[in-house]
Amino acid sequence: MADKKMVEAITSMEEDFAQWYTDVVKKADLIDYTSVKGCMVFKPAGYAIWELIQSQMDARFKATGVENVYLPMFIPESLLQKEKDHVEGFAPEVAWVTHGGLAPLQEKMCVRPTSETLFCDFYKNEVHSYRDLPKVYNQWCSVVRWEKETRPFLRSREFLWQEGHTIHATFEEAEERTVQMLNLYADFCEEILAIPVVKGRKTDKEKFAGAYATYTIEALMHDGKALQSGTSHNFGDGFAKAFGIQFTDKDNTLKTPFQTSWGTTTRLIGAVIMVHGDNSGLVLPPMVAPTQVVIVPIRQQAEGVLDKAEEIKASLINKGFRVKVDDSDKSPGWKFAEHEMRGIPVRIEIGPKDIEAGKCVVARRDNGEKVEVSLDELDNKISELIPAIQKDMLERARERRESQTYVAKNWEEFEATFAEKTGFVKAMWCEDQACEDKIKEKMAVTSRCMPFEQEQIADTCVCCGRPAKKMVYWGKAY
RNA sequence: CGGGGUGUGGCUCAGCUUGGCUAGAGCACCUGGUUUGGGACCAGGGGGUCGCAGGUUCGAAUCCUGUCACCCCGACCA
Repeated sequence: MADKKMVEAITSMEEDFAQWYTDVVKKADLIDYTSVKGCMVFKPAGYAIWELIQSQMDARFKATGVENVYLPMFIPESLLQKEKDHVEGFAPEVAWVTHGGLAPLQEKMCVRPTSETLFCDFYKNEVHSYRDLPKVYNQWCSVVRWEKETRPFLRSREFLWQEGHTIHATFEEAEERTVQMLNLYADFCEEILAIPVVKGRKTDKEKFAGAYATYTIEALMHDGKALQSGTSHNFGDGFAKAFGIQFTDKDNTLKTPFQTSWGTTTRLIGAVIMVHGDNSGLVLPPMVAPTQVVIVPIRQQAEGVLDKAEEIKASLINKGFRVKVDDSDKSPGWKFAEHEMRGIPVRIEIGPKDIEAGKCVVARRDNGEKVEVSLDELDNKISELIPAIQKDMLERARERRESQTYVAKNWEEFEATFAEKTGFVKAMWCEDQACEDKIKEKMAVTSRCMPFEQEQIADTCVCCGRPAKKMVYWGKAY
């Protein structure tokens, strides 16, 4: 069932992946478009996924000492201007507020595209002594970037995210936090979203505006395109210097602190769709499925059927699962297709015949498997099945990524691979941006990251033939 | 921003070339009934400033001018 098209309403991904994505987003009832381009309504089914991501990620943050705060959504122009690279990076896509009511503002303000400058302004007041450090803050909010091309979850003009901003006494401590958060993101993707990621560092060309170093987790979508799924930046002391943040250290000298920031967005929902989805629609990993088990009663008017369904539901909820009974007056076939489209991991079918025989049918969304289970063993069966689905989904995603990851030792192999494949290509690089530019121009692919786990594929740069310094993942990106 | 395309009930579209009767279909929705193990069926019903503004005409969804919006492909981006 995973690969068999059962729903006419969804375009198959082989035929047109972009249309498939749009169909799934709409048919799974995740969002609705609005009259503002690039801004979407998160419908209950979509927002509930974000809430599950949020609550589980937030718990992991807190376990590492993160505290949540909330800063304003407006940034005065003068504040945004303070760090040169930063403003250059974001200026083309900020939205401006020019009036308060009918009166023009003395100084226009932008709607935050990200909050580094506000945090710096805030830290300038907060940090005076080594005793004030570190600050490990995070905020859940939305930001605005006036994108020209928009797509649900992947690129919208307003998007929901979390942005962590920390400040430390030493470079080493900042670096440690940067890598710690990247690892947290990577673990989260694998354990909660069942998405395997490559961890690494961005090249200078691709790094964040104003950062000393940018780290990234890169995931591979079903169509072979890469999606940056989270980033973590070490700012060094660049922002602190630009904003004049200083503290008195133990040795009674004035020093400049070091900062980091790290973020993930609702784009993660896009990643879940494009990594796990199939031609019947969405496939949700149980850890982020708002409903994990749906019970579809057959001949629900018949004596005792709905009662039995409710009884099963109560028992499973008691075991800690998120369960619903679909007692709408649609036909069973309609319900099967509908819940598959919405990606609910497990479906239980129960009718008069089953009740008489003391059993029911349990169907998995991820692989389509359908088995009969005795009602006595149902709770145990579901308790085994939910984690098994989560594990199998990660395993399948990992296998697919491996099968779409290639190696190129020289330019000929590089060119030949991208000519016929879409995916990650591992190749060596001399660290000269000229080569990176040339590859982008000739191949229409970008450097995704320099993975932490380096391999010596060849001794020379895939582009220029000079001695290689880094192994890089290359690919087409969203 | 460059190239292409489309605007007609909630959705997908027909009608436009060659102006003319009450603007249509399918899906969705509502009511009643029969159904129910892979998107059921019958009967009845509601819903439209034809993107917007001008113009031509006895008469405009249809022709002309302008304008706005959205979609797709490129360049920039979480």
